[in-house]
This record gives sequence, C-alpha cells and structure tokens, in this order.
Amino acid sequence: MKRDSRLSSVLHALLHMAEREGPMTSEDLATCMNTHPVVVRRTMGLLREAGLVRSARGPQGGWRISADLGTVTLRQLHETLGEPAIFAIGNRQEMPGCLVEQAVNAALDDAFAEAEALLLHRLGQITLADLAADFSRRHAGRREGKT
Amino acid sequence: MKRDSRLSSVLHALLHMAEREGPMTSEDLATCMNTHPVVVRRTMGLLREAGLVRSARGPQGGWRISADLGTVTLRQLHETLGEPAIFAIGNRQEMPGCLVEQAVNAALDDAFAEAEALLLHRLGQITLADLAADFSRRHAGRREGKT
DNA sequence: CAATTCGTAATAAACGAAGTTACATGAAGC
DNA sequence: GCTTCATGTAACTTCGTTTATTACGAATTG
Repeated sequence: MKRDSRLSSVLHALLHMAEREGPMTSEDLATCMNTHPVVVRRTMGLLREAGLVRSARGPQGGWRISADLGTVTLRQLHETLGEPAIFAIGNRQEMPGCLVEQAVNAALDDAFAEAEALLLHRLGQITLADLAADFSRRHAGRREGKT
Repeated sequence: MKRDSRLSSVLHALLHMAEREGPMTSEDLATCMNTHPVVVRRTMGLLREAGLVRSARGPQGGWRISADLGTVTLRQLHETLGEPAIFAIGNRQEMPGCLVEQAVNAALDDAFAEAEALLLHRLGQITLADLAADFSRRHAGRREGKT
C-alpha cells in the first residue's frame, strides 16, 4: 500500500531548515529529500497557512521557520497536514444496515480508536526541539565513531 | 489511501456462517457482503490454509467454520491474512543515510510501534465468540425496539 | 454426464499519493 | 523597466495497491 509520508517529509525539511541560517529554497529542500520542488511547495504551503513557516519569493527567497521548535509537536504537524487517515485497515462499509457488520465495525472501531488515541498522544509529546536534539546526539556520535 | 478491508470482510463472513446450520457458498457470502464470489474464495482461502474454515466443492458444497469461535481472536485473523500493513502513514525512506532523517524515522517508528503493539494486543483479546455475543445483543435490542 | 461449486491465474478497474509540466505572480537588482 | 530568481497553483501523469471481473480448470453430487 502506498503510505502517506508527508509527516516524515515535513519533519525532515523543518530540521534541515533549523540547521541553517538563511532560508532554503524549494529546490534545496527537494534535493535533500529526493523529491520535486513542487511537492515541497504543496506540502510546506500547508505549514505556511498554519503560521509555522514563512516563504518569500524572488532572489534570496525561500522557506524559513517562524515558530519555536520547542512548541511545535508532531501531532500539531499531523493536524496541519489535514489529519490524514492513520490506518491502512478499515471497515468494508462505514454505515452498514446489517447487524452482523455493525457488531464487527463496533469492535474494530473501538480497537482502532484506542490505538489512534495513543498514537496521537505520543505525537503530542514530541516537539521539533526533541528531534533536533536527537539529531545532534547522532551527529556527535558519528563524529566520535569516525575519529 | 485505499484501505484493506479484508479483516472486516472475513469477520462479517464468519459471523454469518456461525449463524447458519449448513455451509454457505461463495455466492451466498458475496451477496450478503456486496462483493464478488471470487474475492470471497481468495480471502477465505487464506483462512482455510490456517484451518479456520473448510470448503467443499460441488452441490451442497460451500464454506463452514471448523474452529471454535471462542478461541479465534481478531489478531489471529489479522495474522492469517498475512499481517497487512496497519498504518497508512510512514517514513519517506526506510533506510536513510541522512542523519536528520534517521532521527525523524526513529521518533516516528517508536510512536507507531507503540500504537501497533496496543492495537494487536486489543485484537488479541477479542474472539469471534465475543462478536457473536455482541451481535445477539444487538439483535435482541432491535426486536425489542420494534415491539 | 450434467449441474454445482470451489481453485486460481490473469486482467481490468478504481483509487490515492507522489511526481511532473506549465504557466502565473511577485521580489531583487541592475 | 527588464531580467532573473523563486514561490503559487492548477492540471495532468505515473505508480502502487486493493478490489472486481473474466475465464477456465478440477472435484463432487445425483
């Protein structure tokens, strides 16, 4: 199944932007993420609407973060992306008349709702700053390993 | 994204079969599930391999349950279906060289793994007998409402 | 041997995410 | 103002996955 990887994408983009002084162009971001600049604009556009990043046209233009890394959670980003469906498994029919199917749906919906709640809770606990810190650790670790 | 609804499908089928004395043909099942008999055979075939149902060809043939409803869990069925991907959201690249992406993946993988564990645990607690009981409750409730 | 029913391969249809093309808009700098 | 750089966006294409369909084979019953 084709999975939505936009959350992963924007995180990658935001952390790269956080590492930089100036703005990054869609082209820059697309290169470091192996994708297409238009895809970057499309996705980052959603973050712009939410006030998380700003974009500027023309020379010296590009994207830059306009939010505090410590206050932006992964859950918030998920919501900003339009809360795409989390599960690749679902009910055959959403509003069945069949009582059998209603019983099946109820059981599955319950289980999935619980898992979703846990996931969103966890995503709500992780900030961009946390990821940046983890990146720094990995970076230091690699340098050490190389020495 | 297109969601895999086979778990929902087989549950629906199994409960209908449990309600019946004799075997049900692929045609019967397809009719009550609004799908195609070949799809039924394909999916039920996996359950047959796992010994959960039996099929017979020819007249008076069809499908019947060959397992105890109380011992078959939804998790087991999920596994029987080949453990299809649970999440519709994923990492852009599974084995990235980029340290930024590694940090992103690690965080997301963690959260998703936790949610998956919870979901599988829940599915492991629900048996076909539970669903059948819930169906009976709904059935009784509806009759009452109608009287 | 005819009717029924499963078994299965091969193919098509439907759908959604990501990629691509094309062109418009706006900003910087000469 | 004109050129260049860069975003904004709509339209279309490509790709992968799930489900549906067709076609034919094999087994069982009567």
